[in-house]
Amino acid sequence: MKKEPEFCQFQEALGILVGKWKPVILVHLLNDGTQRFSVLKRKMPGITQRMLTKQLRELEDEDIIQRVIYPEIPPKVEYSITEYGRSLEPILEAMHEWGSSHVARKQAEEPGAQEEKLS
Amino acid sequence: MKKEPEFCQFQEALGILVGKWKPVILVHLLNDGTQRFSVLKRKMPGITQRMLTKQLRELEDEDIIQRVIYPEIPPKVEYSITEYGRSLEPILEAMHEWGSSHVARKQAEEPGAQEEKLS
DNA sequence: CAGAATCCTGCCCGATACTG
DNA sequence: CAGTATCGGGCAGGATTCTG
Repeated sequence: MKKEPEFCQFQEALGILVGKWKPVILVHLLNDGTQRFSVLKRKMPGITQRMLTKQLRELEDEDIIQRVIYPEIPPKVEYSITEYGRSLEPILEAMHEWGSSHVARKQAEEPGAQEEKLS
Repeated sequence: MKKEPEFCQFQEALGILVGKWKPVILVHLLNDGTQRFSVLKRKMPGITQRMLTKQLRELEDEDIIQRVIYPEIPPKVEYSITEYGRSLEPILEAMHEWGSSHVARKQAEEPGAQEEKLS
């Protein structure tokens, strides 16, 4: 039932984070707390409803976020991080930190910077 | 040139780790040090040469791993983690830790285990 | 041994249009 | 407002074959 003894645990975490918008969604929910669908959408220029809905559903299925429906007209739905979802914070933080220095590093070499490495 | 101020940094890290075999490759190289192509392949049942080659190249392009060719017959190529690649360790560690408890959690609910949580 | 070159497939994601 | 339904392109990833 498990193929490799210890290694595929990574894929568990990756499988949840992978998705073009999932990390961004999580960060918004972590930073700004409970939010409506439309608010989230507005914070993510470029995303479509279909995508936002889909990614939210997948995160909900994994019990990372919670979805609360208010039976009103017009409809109102609010999303929030679950306790369990918060446990992802260390990963997100590590990724953000690494990503930042990675970007800095790329900028240091890209700009036609063939300034000899005499240092 | 940058779309969202702070958020897409995640994608930088994700973009490098994503790939069905990349995390596994990295862990093998981190744990066992420099290794030949064939050895790596043997440690990853199910992977094809094409895939292994491809993922290795992508990691190499990002300067995460290093490739050393020995001009012999038969050919010999060794792969190792770069200094820069090591900076990914915190992320991998965080993912592994989270993944493990995630698996444990899933096993706790799946096996028809409605044994009340009296613990 | 360590690959390169092809071919093929699924599904991720996007664009668009329609509902209660 | 917060979705569903449908269509389609592109690319990750697998199987297979050929090489120095």
